[in-house]
Amino acid sequence: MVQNMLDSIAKEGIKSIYDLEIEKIEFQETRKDFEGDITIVVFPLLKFIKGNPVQIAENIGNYLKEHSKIVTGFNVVKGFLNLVISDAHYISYFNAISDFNSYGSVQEKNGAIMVEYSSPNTNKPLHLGHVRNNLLGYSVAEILAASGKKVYKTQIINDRGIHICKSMVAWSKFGQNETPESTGLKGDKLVGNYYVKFDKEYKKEIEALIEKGKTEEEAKKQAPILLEAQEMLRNWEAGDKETVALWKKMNEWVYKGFDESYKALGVDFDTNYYESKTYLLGKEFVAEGLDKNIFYRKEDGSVWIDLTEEGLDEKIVLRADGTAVYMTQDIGTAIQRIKDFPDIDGLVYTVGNEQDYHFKVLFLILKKMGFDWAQNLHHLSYGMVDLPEGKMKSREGTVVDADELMFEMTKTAGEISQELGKLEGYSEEEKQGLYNIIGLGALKYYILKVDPKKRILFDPKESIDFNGNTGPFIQYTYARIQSILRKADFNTKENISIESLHPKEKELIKLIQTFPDIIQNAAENLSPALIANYTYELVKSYNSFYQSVPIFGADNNNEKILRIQLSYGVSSVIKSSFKLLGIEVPGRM
RNA sequence: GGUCGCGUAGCUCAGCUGGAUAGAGCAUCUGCCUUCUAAGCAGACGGUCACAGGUUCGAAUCCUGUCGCGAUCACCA
Repeated sequence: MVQNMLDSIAKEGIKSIYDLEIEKIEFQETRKDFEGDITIVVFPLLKFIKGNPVQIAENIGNYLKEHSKIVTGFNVVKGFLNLVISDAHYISYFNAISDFNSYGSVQEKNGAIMVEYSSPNTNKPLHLGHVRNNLLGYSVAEILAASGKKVYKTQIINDRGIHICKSMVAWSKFGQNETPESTGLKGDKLVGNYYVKFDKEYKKEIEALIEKGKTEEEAKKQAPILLEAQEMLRNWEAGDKETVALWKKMNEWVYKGFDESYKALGVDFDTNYYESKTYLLGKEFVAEGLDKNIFYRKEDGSVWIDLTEEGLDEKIVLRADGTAVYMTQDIGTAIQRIKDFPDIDGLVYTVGNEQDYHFKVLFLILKKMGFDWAQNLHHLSYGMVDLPEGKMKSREGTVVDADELMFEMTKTAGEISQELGKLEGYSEEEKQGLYNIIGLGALKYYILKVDPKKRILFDPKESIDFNGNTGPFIQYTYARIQSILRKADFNTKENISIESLHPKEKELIKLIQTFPDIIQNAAENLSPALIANYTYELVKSYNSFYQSVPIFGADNNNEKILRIQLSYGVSSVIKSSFKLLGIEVPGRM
């Protein structure tokens, strides 16, 4: 804002003083230790203007002070021209914000994009890794929407394959017709238990075979229970009625369980894709690509693409027997999605970084196939969530279960709240709702504040913090402001007639002013962490203001109104940015 | 081994599209609740930005190499 206003005037100034056209002037925020609000870095100009940087800075400073209404003073430190911007500018900026509820986000939509996330397997419950995936994907979808895109949220459900058959076999053999109803277990948990059960039996059988003299490799291939699972997969693919019925029944259990978890997490989808329906897709495009010589056929009949020129390998896109591989499917699904939603011009895939290579190849193939939307494909790649003991493994039951984790967080939030005892007048139900908001806020913020690229080491024994740079810290500030607003009985539209600002007030308006840019930046980088860190900065700044500046005890009424409105503005921005993170915000806590 | 990513305070992380004296939180220590919610505020302590070169007026940031950690290199998904 300020930068835009000064840019052209500064250029004019340089033109009039030095008779030079400068393309770019470098601005940055003035560091806290110096006086001023925005700084022009003079060093880069030395290439064009010969002379002493301090002198040049003085000249530009003087010109700006004379010709710009908003510059009231300046100082020069080395090659840094620190400009002081008038309080009036910030006041009028703040006054001009008409609706804080929508402030920062772009309303009119320009282009559409599809965001894929979650994409679970239907043989086991969601764990902490899925939680990171879901939170990231959901948040990025929200951020893209706020940045002015129409967004479709989707997932591809991995509902077929050998892993599902493993759960099905184990349930058939050992399940004794157990159901979620009969056991009281969530459907995904029940099915997951049989996945673990399968693995145990499988291992037992391998050992037995080895004792009988088989090598380990042979035993792994010949274990009867594995053969059963493989047969079941063949039956499924052949459309065997009984197998398909069992598959449907168990998947339904899982979906119901997932729905509960998604609801608890606060994420949702506009449309679902099922792998059982997409796994045959893509073959016709491979045929097309063969005609265009993008792909080539080996003697055995398998189809490949040669990406060695791009510095990658050769990659198979169709098996020798003509069946689809993972890549075939993804090619087909991408194209299908563009067909289903013709307005979208790009896709975002939220998938762990172990698939970096896969997506690099996929995007390259689609580009080679000549789709214009292939320019706009993004892999939102994120690091694994590891436990101190290493990787989480569903088969071995060493996972942090999503439902359990959410439950624990809510419980901890409840314990802390009760200790603090600030909730008199709240019903038990209201309290539970609040604990949930706080507990989930802590969990979501903990995960989202970290750069997606980095892996997270999660130690279940060290519980997630509720103090410092955390979700509850920010929620607390919001709740405090709500308390002020309840007492204040004010009008959000009333303009403020005041001449000067307290430094803390100015700081807050400056931060509010950057919010729209932060959203755009987060959208470009697909990074919720940028939103989280911004919110933290804002809240810290507000808390400092809150501590050092009286609101109801202000010197005069105008000051008081300003401070209340400023509080309202800050709380609205907190609410908006937390909404982008998928975190709720409480009225009290 | 090839490729990709990461390495910043005791711990968890910002900063990375080059700019001023590298910032937070946790932990440890010191103050602040008869003024708006102390899940808070103010302060102290804590750094060879993995290491070595290079580019630049200027490097945590860009380039090269080395080391460490992780991922990946399947007619699995």
